[in-house]
Amino acid sequence: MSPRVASRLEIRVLCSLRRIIRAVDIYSRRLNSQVGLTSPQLICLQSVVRGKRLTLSMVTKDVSLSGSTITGIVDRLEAKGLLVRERSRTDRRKVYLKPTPAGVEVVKASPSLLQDTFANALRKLAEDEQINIAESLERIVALMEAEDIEASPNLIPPTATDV
Amino acid sequence: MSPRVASRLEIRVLCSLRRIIRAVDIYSRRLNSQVGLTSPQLICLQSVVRGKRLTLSMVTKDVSLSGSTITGIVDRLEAKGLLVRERSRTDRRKVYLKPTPAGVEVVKASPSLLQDTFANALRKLAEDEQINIAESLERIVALMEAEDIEASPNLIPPTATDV
DNA sequence: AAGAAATAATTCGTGTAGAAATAATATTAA
DNA sequence: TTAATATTATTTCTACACGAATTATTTCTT
Repeated sequence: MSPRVASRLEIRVLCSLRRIIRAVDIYSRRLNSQVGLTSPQLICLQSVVRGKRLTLSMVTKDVSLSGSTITGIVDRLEAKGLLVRERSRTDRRKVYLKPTPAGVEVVKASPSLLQDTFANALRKLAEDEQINIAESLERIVALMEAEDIEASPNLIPPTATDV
Repeated sequence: MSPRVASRLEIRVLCSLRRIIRAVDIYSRRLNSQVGLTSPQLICLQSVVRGKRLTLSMVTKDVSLSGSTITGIVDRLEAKGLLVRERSRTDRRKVYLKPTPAGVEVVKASPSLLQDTFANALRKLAEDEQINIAESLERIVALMEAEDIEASPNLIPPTATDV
C-alpha cells in the first residue's frame, strides 16, 4: 500500500530539488552577466572577506566545496583583481587568500545579492513556515550527509574566529 | 526586529540547499562509477523509456534541463548504446529518441537507484514530516520560478502514466 | 638526521549546465 | 512562389564540481 506512495513522494522531492538547483544556477548566470560575478565566486569572496586570514583549505571547509573547485574559483577571482594569493612564510604549503580593496568593496556593495531570489521567495511565506522549511532542509542535510560519511567534510558550522 | 533574523534564515536555507546539491552530486558520481551512469543520465533515460516516442525537446521539458545539456547527455547515452537518435521523416528538424533493449533493461534493473540517497533519508522521518517537506519544497519552487518566468519551462509536474 | 607519512595546493579528466550563435528545416506572410 | 519568421537540434564557450594523481612541503618515526 505504501511503497508506491513513498516512491512518489521521493520523486516529488527530488524533482523539486532539481528545479531549485536549476533556479539557483540560472540566477547565478544572470548575476554574472550583471555584476561580473557568479554565486560561487561571491560566496567564496564573502568567505575570504569575512574570515580575515583564511587559507584555501579553510575556505574549502567554510563553503562546503572541494579543493579543486575552490582553486578554480580563486583563479577567476584573482584574475578579476578581487583577491590575491599569498604563500605563507612559516608553512610554505599554505596559501593565504587576501581580498583586495576592490574585493572588499564588491562584497560590501552586494550585501545580499546572492540571497535575493530566495529572500524574495521566502519572504512571501508565513514566518512559521519559513522556520519549518529551514528545519526540514537541515534535517535532510543531516540525514544525507550521515549516510555517506566521507561526503561531509564539515558537520560543524563554520566558526569565524579570526583577527 | 526581524530583518536580521530573516536574513539568517535565508542563509540557513541556502546553505542547506548547497549541501543537498553537493550530496546529490557526490551520489551521482558514485552511481557513475558503480553502474556506469550518472543521475542526470539515468533521469533522461527513464524519461525516454517512459514516454514512448519523445523528441529531444520533449525530454528537455520533461526533465527541466536546457537543450544543450540534453544534447550532451544523449550523446553519452548513445555512446553507451542505451538509446538511438532517429530523425523524423515528416519533420526533419526533430530527433526522436528510442531506447535500445539494453536501455530498457538498465532502467528496469535500477528502479529507484537514483532516489536511494533520498529514499533512505526520507524514510527515517515521520510520514507527515515527509509530506511537509515535499510541500515546502514545492512552494519554494513555485515562488522561485514565478520570479523569473523564462526560467520555468514546465510548471506542470511530470505525469507518470506508464504500464 | 634520514626516510616515511601526512598535509596543502594544484593539475588533469569527465560530466553537468546554460547562453549565444549556428545550421537545417518548416511555417507563415506577401 | 518567394521571403521572412519559427522551430529544432547542435556547437561553442564559460564555469562549476568532484575524484584521482601530482608536487611541494612539513611532521613524525626510528
